[in-house]
Amino acid sequence: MTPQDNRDLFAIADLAREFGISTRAIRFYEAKGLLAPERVGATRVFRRRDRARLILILRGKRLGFSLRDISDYLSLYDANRTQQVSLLIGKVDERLASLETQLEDLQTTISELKEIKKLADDRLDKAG
DNA sequence: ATTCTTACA
DNA sequence: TGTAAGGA
Repeated sequence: MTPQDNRDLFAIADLAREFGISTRAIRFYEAKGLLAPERVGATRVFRRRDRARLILILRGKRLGFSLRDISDYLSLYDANRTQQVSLLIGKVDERLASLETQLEDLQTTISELKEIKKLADDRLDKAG
């Protein structure tokens, strides 16, 4: 409305709509300490800062990090930029290692299934 | 209508 | 996290 006004003020429903998540999820993140929106009475008022943090939360989730990991990372958002980067590197390495293990396990499972299928197909040929 | 908290699944 | 309940 006003020319330079509340483009940095968001209601919980605004963010929920924008990112396709529930208002419940946003409240949940706050309860876990990942978000700390201001309050006008009892109603939450989010600023660009909170929105930026939410984006980081969602990205972290998408990459498979726990809310705890994301929380630890966000906690250093203000002060230790360097420490934050170090933590990030550690978590990323951890995640990468985990994914690589999972990938190996999946490849093993895929190979086993293919072998089973091959044997089963052979039996079908001999029989049918 | 919308949001808030609490509690249970 | 969804859903329900009871208020503001």
